[in-house]
Amino acid sequence: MATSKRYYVTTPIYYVNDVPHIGHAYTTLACDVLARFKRLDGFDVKFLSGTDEHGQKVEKSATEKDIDPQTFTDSVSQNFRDLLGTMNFSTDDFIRTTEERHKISVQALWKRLLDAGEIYLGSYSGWYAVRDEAFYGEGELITDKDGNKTAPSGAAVEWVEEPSYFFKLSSWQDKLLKFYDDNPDFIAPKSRRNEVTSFVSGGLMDLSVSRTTFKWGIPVPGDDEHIMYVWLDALTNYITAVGFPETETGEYATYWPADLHMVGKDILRFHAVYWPAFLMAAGLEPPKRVFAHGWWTNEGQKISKSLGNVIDPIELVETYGLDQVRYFLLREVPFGNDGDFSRKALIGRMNGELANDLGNLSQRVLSMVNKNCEGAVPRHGEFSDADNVMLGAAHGLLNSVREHIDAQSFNEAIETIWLVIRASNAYVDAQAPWKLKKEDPARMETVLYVLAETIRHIAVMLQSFMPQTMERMLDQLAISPEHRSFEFLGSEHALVSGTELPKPEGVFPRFVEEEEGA
RNA sequence: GGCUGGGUAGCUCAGCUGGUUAGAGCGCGGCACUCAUAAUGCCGAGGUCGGCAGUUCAAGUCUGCCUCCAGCUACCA
Repeated sequence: MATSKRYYVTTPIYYVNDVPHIGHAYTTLACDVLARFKRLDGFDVKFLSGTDEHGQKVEKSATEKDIDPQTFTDSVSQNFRDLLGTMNFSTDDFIRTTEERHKISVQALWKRLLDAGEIYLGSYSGWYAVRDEAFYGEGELITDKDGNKTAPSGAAVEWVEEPSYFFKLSSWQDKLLKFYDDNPDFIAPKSRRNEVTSFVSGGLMDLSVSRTTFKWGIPVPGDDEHIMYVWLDALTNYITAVGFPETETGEYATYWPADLHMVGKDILRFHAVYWPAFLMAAGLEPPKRVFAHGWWTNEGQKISKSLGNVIDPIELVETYGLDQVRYFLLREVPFGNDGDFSRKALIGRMNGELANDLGNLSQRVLSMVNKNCEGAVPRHGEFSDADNVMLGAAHGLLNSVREHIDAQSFNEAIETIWLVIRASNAYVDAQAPWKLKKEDPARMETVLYVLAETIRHIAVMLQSFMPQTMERMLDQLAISPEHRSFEFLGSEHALVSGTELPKPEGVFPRFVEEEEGA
């Protein structure tokens, strides 16, 4: 009896051979905002992240360091856990594919697929480059002047064959297409959906799901020579974390199917094609939605290890501030598009929007309250038309922001909130409470009350994006922590006049560029 | 090559089923205000809406062609 007010969102499991970078932070940030928003909106949320720890490359890295793979992954997996703290991510669970629960889960899924006749033993063959440790497709190969085939890297290739289990992906083409058709929101953004459907329409080949060339992984039940291949292993984490193979009770019954798998565009296919095929073949429900976001460039340049321009999220947070970075990443670019990270743009957002628009709004209002209303929530009289327009805009935020959040349109959600912030600044100027102070103090209090109430709504709405600073802003309005969820929005739970307020302090300082030069 | 999406003010982008003077933010110029984090507000600056042709009383908004850009075109996690 799963309630409809539940929400299960996942990040991909991150490959431990990588060092955490801006991309990881970005993906998880998007999920974090969704998870926080849904919690504030009264949902029972499960927010999952984790690490993918199997495979040949991990095995090799461990061997090179002369330690066993488990010790190696224990160590590097921690880097990803640390990022959660750095970015203030509110994950409920962190899964590692080397955990026992996962091994049980993957093997159970395998058996289901085998019993359903979806897996068979065949042989995998292809052009293999020993030097690259990779297989290449016929079309990728280059024929050199002597007529020999080589890998794109120039490495020599040889035709190799090894026994392998296959998943009958080819038989799922029509069912997948029907599934996409029946669930038009399954793949987002729309452009990605086109790519996936055209890919599937082009025909599917069976998928090799085991290897015998390495050991670091989960063995195929009943055939230990075979290790399950990466994607079957990795994708299954999403159901492992909700207790699979137990499906009738517990978290699986509550949370599955997942509401959203957030992924980078590079791994969309695995999530939008293989994963629903695996699940449907095993008689399980596919997830509700997969969202493929874009990549960041750094000052206009592609990010790559070889260019040495990888962005370290920890460094960013130290330099610019946590919530500033969180805000920028989701504000700057329409979610789903690629975006460019630049210092100038970040500072522009920090100063123009956080410090000037929002921070200054809060500061100018609260300091007037502090100085002219005995440091307490002002009294208010009858609201004028202008007051009601202002309050109406604040009250209307939840519905419009929620709509954007449900579409993962983070930048539009933020833009919607910013319209109210700009309107608030305009309202301050139009009402000129500093004049009312002399002419009509009661009216001044009403104006300041309307503003304080508007700021309350703004801050509550922004909590999922900037949890720490909005906490401070709400503290300054003396709103108790248990009154910060969305059910307390609206006039029913409006600020109570006379409530004592702390002395206001700016929450978004302007960022002043250090002198460059000399 | 094929498929998909896109080329709108200096920059980043909105513009649903075609209809009065094409919009926002930033940047720029001017004015106002002084509560506030040298913050805020208001006004303005005229962009052949990639190009050509067509449909229509009427086209960024539909059709065709051309051009430029991006993504996808499977076993790399």
